[in-house]
Amino acid sequence: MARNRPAGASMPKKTLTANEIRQQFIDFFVDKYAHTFVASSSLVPGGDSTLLFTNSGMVQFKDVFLGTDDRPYTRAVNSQKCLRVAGKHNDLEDVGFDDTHHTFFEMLGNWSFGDYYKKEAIEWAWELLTEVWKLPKDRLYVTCFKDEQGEIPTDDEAASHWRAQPGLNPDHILYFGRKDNFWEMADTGPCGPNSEIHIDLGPEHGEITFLPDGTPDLDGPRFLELWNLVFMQYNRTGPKSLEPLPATHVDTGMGFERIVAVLQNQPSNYRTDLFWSMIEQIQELARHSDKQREESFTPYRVIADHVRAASFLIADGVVPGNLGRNYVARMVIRRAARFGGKIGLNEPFLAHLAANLIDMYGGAYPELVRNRAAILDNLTREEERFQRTVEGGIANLEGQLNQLSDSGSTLSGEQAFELYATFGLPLEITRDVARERGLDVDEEGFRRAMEEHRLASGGGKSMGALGGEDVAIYRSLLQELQSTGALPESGVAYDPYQSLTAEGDLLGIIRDGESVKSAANGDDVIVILPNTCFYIASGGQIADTGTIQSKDGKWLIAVTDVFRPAAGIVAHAGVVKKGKPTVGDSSHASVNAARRLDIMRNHTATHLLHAALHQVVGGHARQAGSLVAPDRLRFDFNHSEPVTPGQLAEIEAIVNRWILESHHLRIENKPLDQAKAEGAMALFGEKYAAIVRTIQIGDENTFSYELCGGTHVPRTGDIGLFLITSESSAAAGIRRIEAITGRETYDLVRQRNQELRGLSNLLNAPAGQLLPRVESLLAELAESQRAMQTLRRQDVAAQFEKTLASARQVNGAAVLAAVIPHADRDSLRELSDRFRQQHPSGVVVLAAVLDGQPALLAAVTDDLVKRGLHAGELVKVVAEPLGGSGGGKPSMAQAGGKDASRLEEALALVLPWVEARLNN
RNA sequence: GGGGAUGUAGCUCAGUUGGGAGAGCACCGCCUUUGCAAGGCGGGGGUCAGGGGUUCGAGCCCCCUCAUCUCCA
Repeated sequence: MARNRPAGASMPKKTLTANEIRQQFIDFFVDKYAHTFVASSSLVPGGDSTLLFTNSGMVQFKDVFLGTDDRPYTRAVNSQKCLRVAGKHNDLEDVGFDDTHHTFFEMLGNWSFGDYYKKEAIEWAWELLTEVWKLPKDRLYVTCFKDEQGEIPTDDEAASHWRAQPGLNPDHILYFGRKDNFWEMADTGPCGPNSEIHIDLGPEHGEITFLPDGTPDLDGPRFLELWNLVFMQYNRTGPKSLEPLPATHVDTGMGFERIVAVLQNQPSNYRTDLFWSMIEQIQELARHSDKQREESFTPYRVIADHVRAASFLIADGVVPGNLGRNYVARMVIRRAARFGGKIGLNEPFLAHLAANLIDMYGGAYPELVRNRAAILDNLTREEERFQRTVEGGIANLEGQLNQLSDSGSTLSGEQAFELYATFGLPLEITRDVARERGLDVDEEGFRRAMEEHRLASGGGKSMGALGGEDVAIYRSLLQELQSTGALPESGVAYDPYQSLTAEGDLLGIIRDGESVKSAANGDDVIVILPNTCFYIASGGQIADTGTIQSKDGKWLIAVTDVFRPAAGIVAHAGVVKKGKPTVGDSSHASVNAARRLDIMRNHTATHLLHAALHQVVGGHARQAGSLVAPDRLRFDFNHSEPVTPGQLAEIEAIVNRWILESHHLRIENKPLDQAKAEGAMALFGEKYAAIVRTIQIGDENTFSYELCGGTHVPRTGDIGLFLITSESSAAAGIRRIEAITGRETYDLVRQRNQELRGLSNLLNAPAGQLLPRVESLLAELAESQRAMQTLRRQDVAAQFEKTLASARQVNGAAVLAAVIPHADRDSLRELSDRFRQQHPSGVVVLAAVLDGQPALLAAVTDDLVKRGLHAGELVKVVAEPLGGSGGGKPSMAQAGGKDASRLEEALALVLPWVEARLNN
């Protein structure tokens, strides 16, 4: 809902800065109530393909609530970066027209994972708002859940805790139904009542309005929702069925920009110190007076909001592009640039604002500082790209307008939409350019075309559920195994690092989504072991394959994939190749060792490549994607132009030098903070635990230091030869290098050597001399082709001279039909030109045999064309007996056929054809 | 994931029912003029993005793939 709050609300207190407010929130829960501060996760949700962007504080904790992951803490506090520009929550088009909408925003939250519950959450929220921040108690309203359908119990528990808070007016405790006060993650899964805290902004925001039942309308302009406390206590298993959760959780969220505006007593989020220095900077760039600024405040809001969103996106590795998340980054930047145009900012200017923003936010979000160069560079480049796109679009538009000014005065909606959808020219710009010429644009038609396009593109297809459907079977299996003691509380022991074999009893078999006692030969199965040495696909490294067989050798399963469907469970997917595996059998698991060693070489080589890239192209070349397979490695990284062949050679040389130096890898587990402090490279979108695994390479001075859970060779010398096989573009601003190592490089080199030896034998030159030898051969070839061409021309010309004598005269026109044995298509054409030069009036048909097939060319002089002779018709008649066909222009036509033996017979048709047309 | 556009010489681009692959700039050589800009003549350089199909014949028509641009999700 749009809110434009007038200035002048007065709540006297000393003004806190936004950074202080954020820090006070965190400190309150950390220092006073023993919460663990958890850094904001990336805007790109790690391992969640159902979500384009992190859009709320709970995204990084979703797996904890679903029970598929656990954390070393039970109380957490955070300030989460959020973006709402796609999917169900899309605020992009609303931003700029009011004081509250943002694309990017921060969500403050405190969390309990099976720890404290309603009493504490309510007490602490009240304490923070009224004691620490001293908000006036009589202006606060709270809401509790009361089911309008009467199915779910009223949340009297929360209400009674609220009533116990000092200074809260009992009349300010209100009840609302499912839409406002019951929170659900998805159609099924954890859910529960929530309780919201609203503030009365005061009489200067109008009278309090009331709903039909007499309760104050908290959605009206008089009130602002500050904080939502969600109490997860049920698990929804169906539309009508709720079960109590074994452990209850608290999930709270407070919009940071709102609380800052309230505490700084500002009527607009954009007038807090979060934005104000940017607003002033825009004013300076636009050379506006204060009055002009206030008159066109919408562009100010759009630009400030979008620069902030774009900067945070780029810092999280989302550079502007034309697909998916990258496209969102582009739209946000282009929208900012477009609104800049409205206040006269036509040159790239966003980087200036971003520099200011980084100063403002860098303390709380150091990734902005680390990626400062990339942020500024990408913003400017995208603005320049947009300028080019607009220029191209306008050129196209003007072409269309030129045609239009004759016929009418309105550019059709289809045309305007085509300019937008195909050439990227925004409607507003189309409209402006058209208006300058006094022409209109059919905007209604534009919207219709847009809607058609939306439907044609499969619009309306939702993003899908938040997942967690088929985990039920694994969770119940896990619980069963834990309760019988077959598995410890910690679940399946996962250790792919020490050994390539493991022993243990078969604990479970899942076939067709059901837990079964045994399986038969040929079945696709998923099996659970008490411990495993199989690597689970992660960090780009693909999963291991191998075998699981019974100790007595009676059955065998070929494992094709390994995954973790829920915390504590490792699933081996495969096919039964022999016998009848049965739960309880003693088994022996064995990873395909040769394949795994290939993978390990490629993974270690990936780290070396990453480090070499930093040395050669620069520190901005951070990992943006990675694939570690047995036969190759693929590495995507941020870099905006192709890596030159020279740089590639240098990178390859550095990696191979490090391999030959055979450095030991130092693999250690240590606290995340320590690893980061030591300079370890962490990746975007990855969730890291408190203790991380680190890989360092470099005996004297470390040249590669990464957080990585993958498997590696003990020393770099084990990699063997490293060769880059390709360099290409993966997306706008992202380059991709593919490379091979070990056995693959040996195979490649061996093949190439064989080819070289073959060439060397063929060309009769030693390997080192092949290049000059081939060069001279090519030169010779070109020379002799030229000579041959000359000879053939002479030969052909000589034959033609002879045949010219056989030309007949028909009504004053020369007619020639002849075979020129060694001619090709080009020389036939040349000869027909010469015939026409010599005979101002005439018809010629020339034939040759090319690759055993007859080729014909017919030409007619212009005067005869005027008398109705058509070379195309003639050539068709002649080609007919040859089993072919042809055509062309009236003055010149070509044809081909299949049967060269009937050429004489075919050419004999020419004279009668001409006679028939010239004699009457 | 889907819709639209584009892909021709080193660069910018022409190429019109399917029948000579071209221009400008750049490059090389020679000539002229040399204050500079340049001018004249000649030359090299193309798997017409790749693959398949239709056709006597495809840069052009059809299908597939790839890349770039752009819009929708």
